Amino acid sequence: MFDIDVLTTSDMVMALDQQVEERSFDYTDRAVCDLKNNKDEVALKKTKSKMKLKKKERKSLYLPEKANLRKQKYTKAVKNWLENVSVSDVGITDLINTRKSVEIAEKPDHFESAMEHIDSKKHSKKKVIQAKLANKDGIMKFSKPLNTELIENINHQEESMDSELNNKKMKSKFVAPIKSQIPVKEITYNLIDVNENTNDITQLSEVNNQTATVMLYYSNGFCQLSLHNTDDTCQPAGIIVHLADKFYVFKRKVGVKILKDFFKNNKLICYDGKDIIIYLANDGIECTECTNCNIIDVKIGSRLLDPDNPPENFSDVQKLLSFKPTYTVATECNLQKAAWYITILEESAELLLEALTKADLWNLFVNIEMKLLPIIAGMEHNGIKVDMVKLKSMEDVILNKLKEVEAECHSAAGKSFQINSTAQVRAILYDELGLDTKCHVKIRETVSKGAKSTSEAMLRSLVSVHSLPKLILEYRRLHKAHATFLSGVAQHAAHGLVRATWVQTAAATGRIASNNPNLQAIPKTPFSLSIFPDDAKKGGPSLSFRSVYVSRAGRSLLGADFRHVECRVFAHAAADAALTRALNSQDLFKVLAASWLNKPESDVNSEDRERTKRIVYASLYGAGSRKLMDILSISYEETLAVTASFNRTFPALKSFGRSVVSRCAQGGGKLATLCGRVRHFRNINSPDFTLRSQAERQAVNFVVQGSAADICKTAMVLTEARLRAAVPPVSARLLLQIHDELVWEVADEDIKRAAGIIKEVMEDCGRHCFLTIKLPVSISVGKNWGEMSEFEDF
DNA sequence: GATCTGACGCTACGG
DNA sequence: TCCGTAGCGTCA
Repeated sequence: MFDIDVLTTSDMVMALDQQVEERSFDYTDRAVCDLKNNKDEVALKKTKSKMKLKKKERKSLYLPEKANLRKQKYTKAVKNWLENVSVSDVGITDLINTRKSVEIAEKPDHFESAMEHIDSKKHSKKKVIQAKLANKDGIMKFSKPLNTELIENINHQEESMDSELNNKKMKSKFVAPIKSQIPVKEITYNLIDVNENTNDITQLSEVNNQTATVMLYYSNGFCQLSLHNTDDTCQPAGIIVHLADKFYVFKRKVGVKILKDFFKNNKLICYDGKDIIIYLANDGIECTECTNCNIIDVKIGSRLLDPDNPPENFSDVQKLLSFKPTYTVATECNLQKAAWYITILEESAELLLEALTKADLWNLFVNIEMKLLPIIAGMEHNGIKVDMVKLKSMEDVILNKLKEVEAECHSAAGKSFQINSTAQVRAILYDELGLDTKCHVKIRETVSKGAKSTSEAMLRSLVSVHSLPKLILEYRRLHKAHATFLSGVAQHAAHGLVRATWVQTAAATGRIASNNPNLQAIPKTPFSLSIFPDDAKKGGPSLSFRSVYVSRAGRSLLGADFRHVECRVFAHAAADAALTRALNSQDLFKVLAASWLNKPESDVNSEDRERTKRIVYASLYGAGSRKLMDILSISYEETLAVTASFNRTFPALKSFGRSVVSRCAQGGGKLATLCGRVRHFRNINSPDFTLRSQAERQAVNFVVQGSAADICKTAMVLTEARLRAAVPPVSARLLLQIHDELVWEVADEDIKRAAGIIKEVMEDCGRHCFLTIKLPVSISVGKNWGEMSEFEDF
């Protein structure tokens, strides 16, 4: 049985959102995006699409044809629906007018083009709709009209309360029948518009120890649950708090203090808590004030359940929890719709709590992830200061050099070609010059196409035969540096500040990731303008990309670094006595590098050390000899010798791997880290050797990397708590997390105390994660991130 | 014919 | 046939 319900366009979007999109169809509001063409937006869009790609990639691993089918089905459904709608009597012109006003309001610059766009299409009303609704990608192009006021609120008190709003006329409806699978209920939620004067507010500030739900709503009429990739086009317009049977609507900047108290004293359910905290932070509430809040974030919680297929939006969450709303509402008012969303959020939150408890994730969720939430929000809100002048000057240097190298490349090749194109490089190196045959080197093939690879390791092996490979490598390095670390970062800087997005549950292993820009991938070692020391004197000009990031006036950056965390976790988990002993030396990798390269420890430079590090970890996680050869760039025999010596020195490592795998296989593919983070390896018992051994390596890696991530997260939580509790107060703000390194910005006069607290807490935090091995931490201080010096003055 | 998109390849980071 | 992130560029 299907109900026929009567909906407006906006509701149609909403309804489709729930009913069609629920089946994983993905549409975006691109009408607004399409009108934009400034650089930032384009960049944003680009990354957005990449993120989407990622998601699709993941999905397509499991049901590619199914998703495709759904898409087709959807497109067909929309087309059929359009065939049956009589267009003559519906208010399409009104619709268009509404749309127009939106565009005018949002994009005055594009007014002309918007008008044109609409006029040209006015001739055929039906075609407009068809073109817009069922364009070739099946992407919905309408955005919801601006409608956030409480106008159409059927609530009578409201109307009498706000006479001004009452004067506004109800907009004509675009009425269309739609088949609904969910029964529609006639419900009107009790929305209360909170103004500073009403006594609702005093009522609210006295509430204690209750469970409430909070959600942001946006200027374009969406709320956090119905928002699909539109966050770059709109601003949060306010916040809705649901308590008992009432929905309190706080417009922007209204009742900030009340909200603060309310947040502190009650348990809060929300979908994306980070956004809410940042929203409040913009209105003047310090993120740190939220650290004691009792928050249940459904988004993060749901990602813990199955980190390998994280739900991307709320409908994914519903699917994961196998939750289906029992009814929907037919309403014009976005706030009413938002209220309905809040109710379903509450229901799914209950299911989520059950699921988390059942999966033994509750402690992890509450004690680590939820405590971390405000800290992450704080990092995102604070941002880090960038020295734009320095950045520009570095850019100039790199660009000059880049031009030089490009010219040299072209002359070496004898013709002009695109150096960034692997296909062209391949053609020139292997087909035209035939360097691989000259050199008798076997060139590895690329993973999916099986073409000859032009990766760094391959080019390095050709260096002796021709000058071109060297130049190409140099060009790539310079280009990458410029595109990613200079102009790439500059794109995201506003008012000399970079605010990266931190994603708490990005990695399946529990690590935090950063994007736009990715501050975790800024090179650590200074960038020398030439790779090969022979063609430039050593110690030639070099740039440190990290030195672009500076502290604000009167403050310094304070970095705290766990020393080889993963190694230590590994030693703990494998209970390898030899490794544990080796870790007691000052710097493990340096010692190993010295012994493998046969030179005194003092001669080991940072590059050697980094490479040794890679080798150690690679062999820990089961790298093959070929891969090791790539990293080391030494001969096969030497590689074998290294592996052999490694295995001889640390015998417990191999058996540890085996024990993890068997534990995983017995547990049905489930594994847990020290703090109980769970990941599911479906291929652990697969008959396919490739798949199985991959899963085995992942399993070993997860136990260690995931535990290390847990430790770092715990460290963040504990240090922040201690810093806040310090008397007299320490002025310190966390800015960056680079997996094992935390960077604060500390007032100059507080550095000594902050350093003391941080070192103490971090070295102690292994205890909280059931780690028996000790965790040394090194502290460094400096005015910019590139030039930090060891701090020992405790 | 310009523009967009997904797949690929490569390179940074971290361990 | 180390793991796991992000980001840039080319090409069909």
